[in-house]
Amino acid sequence: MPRARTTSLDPEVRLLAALADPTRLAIVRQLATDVETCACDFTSCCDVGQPTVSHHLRVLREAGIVTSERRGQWIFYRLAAETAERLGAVARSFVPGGLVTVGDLVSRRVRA
Amino acid sequence: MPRARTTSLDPEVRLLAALADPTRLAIVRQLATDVETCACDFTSCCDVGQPTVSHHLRVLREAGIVTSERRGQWIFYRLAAETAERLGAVARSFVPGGLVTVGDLVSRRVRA
DNA sequence: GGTGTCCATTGACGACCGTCAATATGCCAC
DNA sequence: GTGGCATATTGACGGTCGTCAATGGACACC
Repeated sequence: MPRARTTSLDPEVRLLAALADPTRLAIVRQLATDVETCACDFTSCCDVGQPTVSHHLRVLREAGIVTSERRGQWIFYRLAAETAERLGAVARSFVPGGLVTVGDLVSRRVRA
Repeated sequence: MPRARTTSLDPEVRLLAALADPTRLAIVRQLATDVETCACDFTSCCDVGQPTVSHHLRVLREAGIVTSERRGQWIFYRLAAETAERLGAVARSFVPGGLVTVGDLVSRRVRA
């Protein structure tokens, strides 16, 4: 029986797998910088064709990493608010004594 | 030109790709729980054969996620100390204002 | 040295994934 | 409605990855 990757039912694996691609990580980085980006602008930042961008945006959307909003002819993408927190939770689960509340990352941001 | 995944030179992509597999994440979770685990014990926890475990341990080792130490006949594995921090840094980079020091996760652990 | 145990490596197979060209769909302006 | 632009979908191709059976190598004990 040959493997199960993104086919995996584990939500953390799905999150990590969705991020573990150079093009998709570039998209996410772009969204972390500009908050909101039109789909048409990813083709230039990632150096891939339009169908490929569309494919990756779908993967990110289905993983709950980004959200999309149609505005007339264009579709704008944002990072989902919980994305950093979800990944941070995985990171914290790696440190045995890490009994930190899940809201820490965001609250820290506010305080910073 | 058909893609580049773990072949990617981006260290963050390599980190995420190494974690984005059910078997490897199970190994890491085991190490987060028991601190130190003999290689021979992963076959039971992950429900795969011994060569497969060995393969995944190599991937994790080359990604700097785990460290190994031979002790007589057995080889013991640990989570690398920086693993949680490295992943936490990726998480923080997703929140635009997240100007938090990289030591935060660990210091939080000590205080917790 | 011989034997048994633990672990790594090799080679092969099948599934999954990233990419693109071509096409379809949806929205707007005229 | 016709034309044009932005995005999604389809289908196909090639590469990568996870898995296993078989083998090899290292270590301990007799």
